[in-house]
Amino acid sequence: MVEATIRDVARRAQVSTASVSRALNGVNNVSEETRSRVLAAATDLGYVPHAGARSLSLARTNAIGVVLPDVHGAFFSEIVRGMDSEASKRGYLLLLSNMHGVNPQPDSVLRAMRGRVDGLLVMAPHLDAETLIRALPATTPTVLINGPGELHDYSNLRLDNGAGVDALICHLTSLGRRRIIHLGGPRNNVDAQERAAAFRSAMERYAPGEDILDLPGDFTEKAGEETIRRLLSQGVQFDAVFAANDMMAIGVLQALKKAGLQVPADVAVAGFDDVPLARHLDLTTVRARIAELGVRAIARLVEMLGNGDPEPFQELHSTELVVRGTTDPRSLGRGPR
Amino acid sequence: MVEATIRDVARRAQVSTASVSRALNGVNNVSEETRSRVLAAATDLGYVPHAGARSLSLARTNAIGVVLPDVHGAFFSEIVRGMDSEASKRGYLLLLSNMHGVNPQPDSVLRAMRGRVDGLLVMAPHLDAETLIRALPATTPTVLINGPGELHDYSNLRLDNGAGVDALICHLTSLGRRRIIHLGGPRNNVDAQERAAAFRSAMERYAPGEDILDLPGDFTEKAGEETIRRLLSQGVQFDAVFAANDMMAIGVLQALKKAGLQVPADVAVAGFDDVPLARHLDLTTVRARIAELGVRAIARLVEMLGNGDPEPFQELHSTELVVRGTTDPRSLGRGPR
DNA sequence: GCCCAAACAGTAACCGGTTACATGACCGGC
DNA sequence: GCCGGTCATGTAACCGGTTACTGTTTGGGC
Repeated sequence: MVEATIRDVARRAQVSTASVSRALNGVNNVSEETRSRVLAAATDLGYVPHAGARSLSLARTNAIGVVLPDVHGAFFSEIVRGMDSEASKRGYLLLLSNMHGVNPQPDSVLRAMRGRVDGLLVMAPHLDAETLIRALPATTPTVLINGPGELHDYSNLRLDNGAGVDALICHLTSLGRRRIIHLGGPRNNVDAQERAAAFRSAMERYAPGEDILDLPGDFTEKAGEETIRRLLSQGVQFDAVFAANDMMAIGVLQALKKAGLQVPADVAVAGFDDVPLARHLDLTTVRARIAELGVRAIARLVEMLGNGDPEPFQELHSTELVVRGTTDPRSLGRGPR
Repeated sequence: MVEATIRDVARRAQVSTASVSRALNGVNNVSEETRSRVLAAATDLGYVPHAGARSLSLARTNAIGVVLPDVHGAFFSEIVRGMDSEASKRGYLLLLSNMHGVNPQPDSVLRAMRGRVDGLLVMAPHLDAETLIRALPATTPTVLINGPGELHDYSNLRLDNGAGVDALICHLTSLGRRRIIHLGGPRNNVDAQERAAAFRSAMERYAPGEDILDLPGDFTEKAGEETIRRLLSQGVQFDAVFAANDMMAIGVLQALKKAGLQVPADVAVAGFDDVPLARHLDLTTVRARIAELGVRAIARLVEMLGNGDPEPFQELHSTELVVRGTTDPRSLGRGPR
């Protein structure tokens, strides 16, 4: 058995396919009598329009392609959640693909989306501008998320890493912390780079003369834990740790706990992102409102799709400091909220 | 400017569209000379095949439709993560949609997928069998996740709620707990129903004669917190709480903490799912391996797509008890790991 | 009673690919 | 030198919709 097509409906209702199309889409002149005959035939046959064929002739798919790297756990989840909710609100489907695994070529996944989507949402913090330009289709409206800053021809939705880090370091130094360790993210990750740079300049502003303690990491919990364990065994002195994301900060907390150190009394700890976990672990962090980032990305892309030939835009997604117990003893024990 | 089509390539290479198609798909007999002319023309024009048109004539899309309810946070995220990773491994794209919000009609979202996907993954724990049958397309291969048990004509991947709950109650009673409160999920949720039923029969087995304390909930953290607060203020006695999911269990922990009660000394707490948070909060729970459930669902669906007309299957996804500090004092303080 | 416009319905082209079938060139065997 | 087969390529139909254009009917105004 195969699905009924518009021709089956037309035959059964004794009209042409053109009339069926008009009747079902309710646009043009169709007599009341024809319309009801068509509707009856359609329900009789359980007819469901073939979205693929429809979008081919309309040159419109009502789908948005989402390309993400294999971002670590919570981040990925949150942003997809935001996108999904906004997309379904606006009547779009999401075509999801990630840029890791079997697809080493960044363009192969983008090519696979040609003709299936009306627009593209691309998050590729690990790609440089040139690679990205080569891979991106020229004519599909595209919004980059945290794309390289120098791509002024593309719409770009970026996280305001600088402001958040600045506020955080200001907070730590105002609590008297001086030997602050920065645990960075992957070397080729744009956010990680910005956070590290912001860390350095904030340190110069708020704690001039102090050593810049900048260590490499990879955004995983494990990296956070092992780095701190190593530092402790080497006898390195520090009174605060700023991890470039929450997952690493959580690893840091565990290493400190195992070593018997008090947080925040001995060492203050802060992360970045404010993943759901952070609230429960009472972790000071910079809130990125990740789900909302996904919502904004969809919203702006859909607006672009509405316009004929929109200007590329640049939008900065603000961040905010969230002070909790791992840096501020006064909020310790207040517990999750 | 518009994207180049296969006809543009054909014109430039001075061949017919048929030859272009053959050359690019590398299947049939094409002379070496023609092939290279076609490839050159294609790269010159930056030609990318139109996936929509391709799938229309091939009757194959290489996409899988995923329909989910707006499951609470962590669960949704985990299952999508598993699906995404497996799908991209097998060369499929995921077309995502959820069943809440603007689409009250469960069939409208399924209809929107006709002709864009090769198969469907549907998770609808809140729908009854009849509604589901009416909404599901007859000819698209479909795998239900936690679908109603009575739908034997459909492939169904279900969570083994019973075994997990049984092991958990056995664990709690063996620790001497007797007045165990069950905090249930939404009334129309299949998993919630199964967990509640398993709770009752496990209580009869391991703690015969004890009261069955079964309270309603809705899978949210808030519900967990407020229910416990209310119970405490009413002076209800209990020495353990089994929440039907982890989020509620987390709410329970908070309420107990605020009330100054010791966990597990005064009250043992357990959840269900083993979301990432659970490990960090040292919460005893039943591991559902949610991401793996997503992986399995994709894997089985893709296998179905490979076969011509496969038998519907039933698969039970096993669960396992994970004992942590919120029930077992011996594992308390061992900390996350 | 005639003319013209409006309302409705059908024909067929088109969206961008794939592929069954037809065609023609070329080759080897007799 | 003719025949049959193989190989490369082109022609055109098809996938399942939409819609510009055309044709027919109907009705109102004069």
